[in-house]
Amino acid sequence: MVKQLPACPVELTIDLLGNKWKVLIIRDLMDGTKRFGELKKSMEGITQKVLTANLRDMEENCLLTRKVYAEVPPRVEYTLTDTGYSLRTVLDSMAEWGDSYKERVNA
Amino acid sequence: MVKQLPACPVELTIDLLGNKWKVLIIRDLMDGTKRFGELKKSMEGITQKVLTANLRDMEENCLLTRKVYAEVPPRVEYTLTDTGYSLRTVLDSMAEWGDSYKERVNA
DNA sequence: CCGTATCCCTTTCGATACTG
DNA sequence: CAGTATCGAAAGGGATACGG
Repeated sequence: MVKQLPACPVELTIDLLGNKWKVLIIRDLMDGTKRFGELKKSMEGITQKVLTANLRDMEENCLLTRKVYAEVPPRVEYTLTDTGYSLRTVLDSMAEWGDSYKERVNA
Repeated sequence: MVKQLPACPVELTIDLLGNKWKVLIIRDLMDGTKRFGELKKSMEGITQKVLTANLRDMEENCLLTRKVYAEVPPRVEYTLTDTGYSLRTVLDSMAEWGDSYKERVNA
């Protein structure tokens, strides 16, 4: 989690995006609301514990919302907030740079 | 360091950018070549060990170059490669998002 | 189904001391 | 000046088991 907001904007962003899991979660949710199990299945190699922890962080940072349905078996859905969606430009530039990087190293 | 390039572009980028220090180093070097001591001084709170480790990583990932001058006292200069410079768009979008985020949470 | 709790391992990091 | 070496603390993450 981010305890205290850093003054520097880029530092703030990297703190909130934090690790690869958060980035992948954001990108996944760009397609729309997903259940916990869907997220877990789509993210190769993540454990429940780590997925839960990251989702909690992001909820606290207002990047997504968590909705629990009072059903049996339980259903929990995660949805990006507007703030979360607004990360699209950042993710897009990151994806674009990643592609160009791969071209460079393969050349 | 990044052992093996991930297939996913955004994951690749977040792996190479990794932590807040690397982002801050890149941004610092956007202004031009800097010496080790200059970098250290401009980055509040970083230790020599951590700064060195991050610089080595980034050198290995071809984001910057390291030039050692055969002088006493020694002088070592770090310069972004073209690949490193090309991260500008990513950093810009991150800075922009960070600013808008601060407005949201203050509101 | 969607978690939490526990254990343990690995990595990371700060602090400090030392060197060419 | 620009590191490296060492140590010990802390954090992060995997595996597994259990719970509402």
